[in-house]
Amino acid sequence: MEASEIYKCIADPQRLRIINLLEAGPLCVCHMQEILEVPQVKMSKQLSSMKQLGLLEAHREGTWMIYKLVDPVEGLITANLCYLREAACAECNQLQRDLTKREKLILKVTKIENDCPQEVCEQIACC
Amino acid sequence: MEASEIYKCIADPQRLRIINLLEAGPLCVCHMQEILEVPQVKMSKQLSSMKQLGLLEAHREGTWMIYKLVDPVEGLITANLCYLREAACAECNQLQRDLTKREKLILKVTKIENDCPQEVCEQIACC
DNA sequence: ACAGTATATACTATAGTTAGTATATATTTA
DNA sequence: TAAATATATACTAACTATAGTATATACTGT
Repeated sequence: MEASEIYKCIADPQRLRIINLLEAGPLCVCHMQEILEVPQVKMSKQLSSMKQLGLLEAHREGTWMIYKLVDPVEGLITANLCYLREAACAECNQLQRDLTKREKLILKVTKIENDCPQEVCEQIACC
Repeated sequence: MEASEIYKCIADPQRLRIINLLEAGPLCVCHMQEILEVPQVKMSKQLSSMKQLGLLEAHREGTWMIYKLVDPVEGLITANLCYLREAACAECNQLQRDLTKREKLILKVTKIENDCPQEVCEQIACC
């Protein structure tokens, strides 16, 4: 995979937000949807295109699809996220807020039985 | 300027090559054209769109237009070039070769009287 | 088997991007 | 002022990407 494909992907703010979330740990579609406040179709299409590109992997857990980030151009995504999470542009702030929202959502769903995929729960060692 | 605009720009391999060259120092259009082996229209259009975006600045010196890189999202471009110049993908190798080609071209044109804009020459303190 | 939840796909309309050809402008030199 | 060089712009055709609506699939629990 070439660097330009990574850049093309993160050139879309929405996709960048997805990458940012998944870099923090795997998530299922509906939770990403809830954090990003985006229609289901859009989310699903973006995820599937990123998966086809080789940026994401997915597996099923019941009715949930759990997506996680792979790192095909080693370190390039991480390096950029690392930069953006510290930086001060509007998009950067959004990424920071998304991570906070993610924390809160995970805490919430892990409290309700069967409202959270195993793999997501494990991230905060709760179920 | 937002990060995604930078990414959209460098998502095009050709534009990335331009950025890579200009990061090493200002250049005129015809020399970039010679290094990248690209038709004049294409080069000119890409440069003008990047200039309009705020990524490049230009000034005239005789018939030459000298372009240089500005760094609107501080450090983001540099950080990525820094990564890419060390990395091993096909595009990355290209960037490395372009830099070598640039060195050679500058050495060549600075030897011939009036074949090199002042600002370019000064980079290697020759004229 | 049926209803409910989560996710994916097909299809279409529309918008945005890129490449090419021709032409225009700006500057220098003769 | 005309020719030469360097660069930019207008216009068009072709391609690519995106969003929306509707529909399909996969799985779970009853």
